[in-house]
Amino acid sequence: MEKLPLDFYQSHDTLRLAQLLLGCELVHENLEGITAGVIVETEAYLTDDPACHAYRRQTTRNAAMFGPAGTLYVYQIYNHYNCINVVTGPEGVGEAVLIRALEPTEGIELMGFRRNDAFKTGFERYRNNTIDSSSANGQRNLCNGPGKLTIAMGIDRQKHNSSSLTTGELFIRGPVFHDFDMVTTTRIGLTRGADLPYRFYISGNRYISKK
DNA sequence: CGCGGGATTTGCT
DNA sequence: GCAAATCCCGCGG
Repeated sequence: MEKLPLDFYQSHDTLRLAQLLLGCELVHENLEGITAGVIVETEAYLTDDPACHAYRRQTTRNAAMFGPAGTLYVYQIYNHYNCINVVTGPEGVGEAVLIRALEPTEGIELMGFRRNDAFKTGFERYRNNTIDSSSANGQRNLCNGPGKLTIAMGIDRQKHNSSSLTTGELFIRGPVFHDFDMVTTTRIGLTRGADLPYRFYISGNRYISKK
C-alpha cells in the first residue's frame, strides 16, 4: 500500500478523516530503522470546538494546525509527553485528528528500545522500568496511548511539528485493516467539549488506550 | 514577566 | 485512585 497522497487529506472533512484514518498504517523510517503501526484510535478536534487548541486563535504553539491538510501537529503535554495530530481542513482553519493508539506492525523491537530508553533518560524514578517487546503484554503496552506511541515511533516535536505527511520519511499508508466495526464515543481527558462524540476506535482491538 | 493549566503516563497507596 | 513530573506557552498585569 502506498503513501496516502495530499488529495486524501484534502478531500474529507475532519470528522470523516478521523474515521477514515482507522485501519491505516503510520510509518516512520529513519537511521534507527523502520517502525510502523495501524491506527486503531483517533479523536477529532474542530475549529468551533472549545477543546481544540486552535479554538481561540492562531498562536506559536498551534500554528501547525492552521497549515494545509496532511501536516503533522506535535505538541507537548503535562511537562513531558508529546502527542501527534494529523492536520485536517483547509489551510487557515485550525482542525486536526489526534492519533491515540497504534497496533504495532513493524520495528517492534525498536519501539521497545525507544520506550525503555525514554524511561532511562526521563524521570529517575522510572529507571527500573522495562518493556518486554517479545511478549504479547509488552507489545500491547508499546503504543496504546498518545504519549507512548509518539515515543515508540521516534517522533520528535522539534523535528516533526509542522512536517508534511505526504513527503519525507514519516507518512501514512492506506488501509491495511478492513471490515472492522467502529465505535464512536466521547473524547478522553478533556475539561471542555467533553460531551462531543468525536472519539473513534476499532471495536474489540486490543491496542486501544485505557479508559 | 510571572502564573497556571494542560488531548498523559506511571508507580505506589 | 492519586500525585508527581517540573515544560511550553498563552494569558493577564
